[in-house]
Amino acid sequence: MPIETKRNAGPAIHAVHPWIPGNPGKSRRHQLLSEEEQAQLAKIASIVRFGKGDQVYREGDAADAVFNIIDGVVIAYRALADGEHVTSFLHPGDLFGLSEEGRYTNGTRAATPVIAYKMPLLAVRRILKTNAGLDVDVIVKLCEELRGTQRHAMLLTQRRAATRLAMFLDLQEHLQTGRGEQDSEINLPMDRSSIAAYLGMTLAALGRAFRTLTSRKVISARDRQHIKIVDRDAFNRLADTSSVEEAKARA
Amino acid sequence: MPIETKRNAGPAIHAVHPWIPGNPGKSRRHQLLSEEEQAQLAKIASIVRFGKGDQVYREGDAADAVFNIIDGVVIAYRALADGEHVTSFLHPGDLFGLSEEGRYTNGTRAATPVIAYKMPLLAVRRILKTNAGLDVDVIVKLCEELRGTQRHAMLLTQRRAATRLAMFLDLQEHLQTGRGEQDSEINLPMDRSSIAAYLGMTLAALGRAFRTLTSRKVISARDRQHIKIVDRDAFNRLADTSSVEEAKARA
DNA sequence: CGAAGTTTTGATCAAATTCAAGAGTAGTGG
DNA sequence: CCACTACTCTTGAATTTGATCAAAACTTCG
Repeated sequence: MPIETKRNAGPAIHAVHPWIPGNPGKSRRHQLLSEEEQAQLAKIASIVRFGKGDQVYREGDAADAVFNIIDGVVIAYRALADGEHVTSFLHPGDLFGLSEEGRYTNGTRAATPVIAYKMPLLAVRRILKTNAGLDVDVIVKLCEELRGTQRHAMLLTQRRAATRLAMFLDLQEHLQTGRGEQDSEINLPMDRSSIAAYLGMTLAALGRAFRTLTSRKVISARDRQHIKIVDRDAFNRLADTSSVEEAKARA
Repeated sequence: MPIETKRNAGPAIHAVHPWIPGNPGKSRRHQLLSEEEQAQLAKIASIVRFGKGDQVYREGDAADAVFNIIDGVVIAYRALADGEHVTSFLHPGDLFGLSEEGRYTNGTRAATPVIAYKMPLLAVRRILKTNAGLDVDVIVKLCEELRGTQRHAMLLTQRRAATRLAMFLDLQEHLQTGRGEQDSEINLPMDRSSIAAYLGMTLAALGRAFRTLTSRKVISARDRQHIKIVDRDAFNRLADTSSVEEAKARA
């Protein structure tokens, strides 16, 4: 269920502010842009729609626009010789097409029906120059993206497929609660092969991992898209990425 | 052999500019800061030295300073329950301690003797507010860091140890040429266990990967730190991360 | 020179990949 | 609305590859 707040107010960048230390774990994402900034961006933004599976742009295309998701999920990927590698799943409030002027360094396609703002890059840059506060917001968003990518790399170092899957589900759950969706189920709008490509494993291994977690009664699946964590302790034992330092702090 | 240009001019941020499309692959890193910016930062910076293996800061420490490497290599890592995970190797011209105000989210230690600028965070932020051009430089640097982390994630999806190692060596070589070092050998200033932690494999597996590449005459090692690529074709076949799109473009 | 630490090598074991086939889903048109 | 088809997903058996445990070679440094 998408959040519909200020749908027509203009682009909205959602992120956890990294410079204001909050109680760890309880960090809530919020809108970074001021109303004026939103209004300014709204002037140059147009709303675009994509059907499930549609390409937003291809890797290597001339990068002439930035996108900001209103609703839906977008998959960022690179097509390599050994198959497709998914770099991230983008959600409402996310910005993409930004960090790669000149040419897009990865492709993007809609995992679900998507509604997004499309902003011409030149116009965005002009506004960035004028508006001093905006680039701070961009920095904040980049930091969040960076943390996400580091987390992804961390996940990929795990050997066991069940662990990777648990870490992925944990990540999705955190993203959901961060977005304010108080749902007891984890939503997986993307298809299995995209998840497998993100987790760096085969479709077969992912299927087995789901089966393992389900048969061990760690999770239960209402259908392919809706997962519930049944045994939270067992789940945390698998997914726990907390550092030694954090573990000490808890003790 | 460190680059000694403007050693006393003040902090220097080196990066490939992502907004100016150049001939791909030939991208050269350059200094982002203007002379005034350097001078301003120099006023608040102090020079610090670390011996090999010294901690620069620990994960969880209060983040009160930003560092800019003049010479040497720094290892950024997280200590997890299942061992140490190396997130990146930082080189001269790199900035670190930045994206994590409040508390440092990872630890850092010197892989080699290190000379660096240390800048109090508060002072840096004050300068950032005054100087509009600076935060653009920070954005550029963050984009570079992001690309590096994505590349790391890509590397980690590879299953074969020899492939991961080849991709790592390829990366190191590119970084070296980007820095302007026209050396036919690849330099590996960090120790084996850090490389293994970065590649997400055991020391044993890394050793075997080196042996495999050496015995297949793909690489040769003068000593543990100096590697030469003997069979470039075989090497590229292993390390090639180019996308399908790029491959098409070449053909 | 010796001792502690680091790196390489070896044998066994566990887990994911591959290849292949079988179930389940969704979308289309009669 | 059902049946057909194409596609996605799950499951199974054999193979490959790295992890693990353990010991030997090599370095570094006092």
